[in-house]
Amino acid sequence: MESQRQAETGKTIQRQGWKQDPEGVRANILEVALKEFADRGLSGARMDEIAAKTRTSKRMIYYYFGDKDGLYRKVLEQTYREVRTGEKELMLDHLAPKEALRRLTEFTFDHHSKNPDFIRIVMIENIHHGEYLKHSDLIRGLNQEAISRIEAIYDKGLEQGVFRKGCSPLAIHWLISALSFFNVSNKVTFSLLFGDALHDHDGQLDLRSQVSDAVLKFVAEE
Amino acid sequence: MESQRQAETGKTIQRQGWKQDPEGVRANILEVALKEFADRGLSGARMDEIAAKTRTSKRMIYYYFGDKDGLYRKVLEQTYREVRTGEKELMLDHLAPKEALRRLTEFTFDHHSKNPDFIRIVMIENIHHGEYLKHSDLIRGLNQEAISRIEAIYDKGLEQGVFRKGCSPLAIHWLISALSFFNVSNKVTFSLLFGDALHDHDGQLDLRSQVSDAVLKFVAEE
DNA sequence: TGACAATTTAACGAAACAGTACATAACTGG
DNA sequence: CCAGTTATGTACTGTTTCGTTAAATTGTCA
Repeated sequence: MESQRQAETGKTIQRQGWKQDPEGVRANILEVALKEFADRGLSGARMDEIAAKTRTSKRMIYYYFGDKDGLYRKVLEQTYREVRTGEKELMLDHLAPKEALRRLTEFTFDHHSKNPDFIRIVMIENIHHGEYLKHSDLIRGLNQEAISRIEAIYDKGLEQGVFRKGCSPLAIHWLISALSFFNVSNKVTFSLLFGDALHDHDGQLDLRSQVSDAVLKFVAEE
Repeated sequence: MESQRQAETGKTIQRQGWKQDPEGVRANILEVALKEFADRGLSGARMDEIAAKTRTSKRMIYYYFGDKDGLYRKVLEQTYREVRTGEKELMLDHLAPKEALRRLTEFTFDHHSKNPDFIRIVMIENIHHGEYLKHSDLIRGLNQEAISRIEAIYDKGLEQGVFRKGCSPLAIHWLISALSFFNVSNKVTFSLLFGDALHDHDGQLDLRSQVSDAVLKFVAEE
């Protein structure tokens, strides 16, 4: 427990003792806290447990984050930020509208699937009535991008006559989110009640394509 | 605090002191506990708070339910049972397949919307990895009905050539559930991030019809 | 080199919380 | 109407858990 610091200083200087690394310590705490909150919920997570799993001590959590709520707040912001930045890689401009929408849907489906911790934090935030998200200015605005991206695709599809009139980009986004989100958030209970035909490996591949079918059929002309 | 019992005995006999009412007490505890768990989560709910809101005392909760987990377990079962029984009223057999499916979807959408406590309990159960649902035999089986109901509609639609081949009743159920569930479960965060255009009164009416459109278009032939 | 920032350790305090001991009142069957 | 059982209330206990204290140690930078 006290030797790991030695082992980890793979940097240039090898003095005895430890290296100051405030950002690293912060990041490490956030990472551990995210896992712990995601796993147990806000009220369920234990500060001592979080502390024990960091490379540092409980004292430092309070040093950097004040209290449990403060830590959770930062975890929430960090998680939203990471997930949203992960979404930007997508290049859809050069694709035909239908193809772009299918690509976006499948990407979102996979993305949510690969970030269960994010999903669970959002679930937890909903359980807590969005109390913490409410007081975080930072997060709003970042999300309008998602809508604009869809709007661009949708408008192009309208022009080309492949999408029907009367859909709102917001509703399309809602539809994609709902299906991608629910797939992760309710995996456990759904599998328990109805079997895991939709959630084993093949089932997920199939479900993903059905989800984008559903989205495409929803906006398609005729 | 000690006079309320007098005030509440509006029954036939007016003896001094209190009246025994084990079933009433149990039911009252469950009702209060459901609200409290739904509102605060399993770890977030406080036994003292639950006790204070019942017409009885903390002692009785432990007397009837053993411990906090036991109470939660009963709340979970009770909630599932109530919600499922509420779903049986629906008479779809005499309707045309498309109409039946639309009716079922809109019913589910409304039903979830009117039972946010149930939704929240399911969310909580998912947060806790389905630990309690896993150990409840009672609940499984009741839910196969939902699938059969859809299967009946779908098969009829296939015969009549109004539905396409290759859909599974399970997937259709998943689709309806996902949209109806997400609408309630993520109301808070979605509204915060994207505004409440979909969640005010008119928005919900519109969304409901869009949701059933999406479901119908998903299974429709052509 | 000296001041300040980062970090460790270990123990402690106080409040919140789940769960219990004990007494007693109401019912029920004989 | 009495004895045994069920139901209930009050007050309490022991533990968990958040958060703090205090003092020492090491790094950083001007």
